[in-house]
Amino acid sequence: MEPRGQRSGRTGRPPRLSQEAILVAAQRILDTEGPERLSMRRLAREMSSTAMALYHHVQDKDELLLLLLDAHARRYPRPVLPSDPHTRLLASAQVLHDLLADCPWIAEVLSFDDFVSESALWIVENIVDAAVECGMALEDAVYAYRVIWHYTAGVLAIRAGRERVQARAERPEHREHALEFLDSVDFPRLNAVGRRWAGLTARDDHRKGLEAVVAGLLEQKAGSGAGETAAVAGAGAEAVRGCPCC
Amino acid sequence: MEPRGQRSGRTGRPPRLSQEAILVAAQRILDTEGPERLSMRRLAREMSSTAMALYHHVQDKDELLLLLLDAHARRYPRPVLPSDPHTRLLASAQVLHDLLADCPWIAEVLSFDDFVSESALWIVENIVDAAVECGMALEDAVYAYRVIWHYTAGVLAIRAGRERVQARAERPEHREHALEFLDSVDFPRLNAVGRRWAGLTARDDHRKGLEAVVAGLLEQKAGSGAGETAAVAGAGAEAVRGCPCC
DNA sequence: ACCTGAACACCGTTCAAGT
DNA sequence: ACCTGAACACCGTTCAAGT
Repeated sequence: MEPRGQRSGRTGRPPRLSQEAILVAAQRILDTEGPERLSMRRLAREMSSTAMALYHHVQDKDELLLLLLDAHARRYPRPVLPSDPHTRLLASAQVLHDLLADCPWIAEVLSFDDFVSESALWIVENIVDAAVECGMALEDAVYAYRVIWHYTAGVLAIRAGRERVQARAERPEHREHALEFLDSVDFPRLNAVGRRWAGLTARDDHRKGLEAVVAGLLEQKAGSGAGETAAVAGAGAEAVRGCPCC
Repeated sequence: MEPRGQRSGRTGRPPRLSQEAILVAAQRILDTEGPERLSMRRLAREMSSTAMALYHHVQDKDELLLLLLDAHARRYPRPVLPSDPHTRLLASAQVLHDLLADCPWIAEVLSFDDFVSESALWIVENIVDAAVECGMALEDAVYAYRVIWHYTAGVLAIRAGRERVQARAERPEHREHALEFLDSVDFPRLNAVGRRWAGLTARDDHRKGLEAVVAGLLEQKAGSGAGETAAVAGAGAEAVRGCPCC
């Protein structure tokens, strides 16, 4: 909890490094050279120190990444969220995405925990709360949060994966080949899609899907009377539930 | 496309290694020692060869992982899918998940492409086709696939992340601490959830969320008349769309 | 208490040489 | 054509020693 840098006893040599300074230097490497270049050794070099000195201020690399995430979340401006529950559910889920979208190294740290980071817990609280105010039971609201989190994590992980590949090899022919390949394959729907697939790889993928996910979650809560969900556990033979309000 | 192992010219030394054999050995390491132990050097040792010999049969480690995924998809039994479009949409999305759930190393290879792997394209085709038969425009159907894929990827990535942490450190106190922490924090909803959070981390997370996602996607298509989605691009101030059929 | 240097046990990949 | 050995440029982390 309390950074080891600031002690009160003032014995021994004064520290040259501090967790604060380490996080700043790490963030600088992240920004200028990308997440794949951030290593304990590289970071130590950045600070004109040795890799081992870092271990006096962070437990290991994983903790470093977690601290980095937490610091980012702490810096992130807390927006005023709408009061209408449905809109707030959407808006807070969007904030979750936007906050994490700035952390391309997030994929390396995905789900040490289900709640992203202590400094981002207010977002989780908002999502769960909004879901409850939308009429969901607390358990369902928590589940809704997790579905939203999974969707968001998927968007982020795939985006990070793509950026990783693009960063390492500057070859757009890769993508070219992939699209020509879609034409050559023997699946009518995919052939029809063909090159149009490329246009769909926009950076703001996330939003429309999020709306659908939220809408589906809200619809589901309306149709959950008895233990229906238990009945639809099989892979391919469950009934189609109609719209619950007609 | 064609494996380099089988040539026709029969010149030079007969090959000791083959792509086939490499994939088998790699899969063995994956199964017995886990994905974090699969390295080119470890694999070479498994085959009583050198790391460099492998590079005559695969381009690099990424290609190896992709080939592994493809081989798995090829082996995977092709289930009979229901004919009802909604049910088929759900069932084929479930197959996508189930197929990939067996590949814990999938997170390392996430989204080299948007379509998972050539041998799994029939699943993508089925999802898109079912979505179209549900009444969606082709573009929307492709987008629906991508939302489903993102959700699925998130579930898998987070599951992989958790397994990675658990494998490396056999300390359940980590999770214990995380849950006590939920009690101590100052967010009413999260306090109320408290320890019940743990019960939600089941392996079959995926299903109920998938149903919600699919329901939401189908609902969205019903409500997409003009360019409504463009209007709701802002972060927190869009209108709540009512149920489209009432 | 804080930091260093050397070492351990690894990585993926390139390159020149062998058969 | 297929494979080897040595080398390059890295990793995260431990441990004993220094100030």
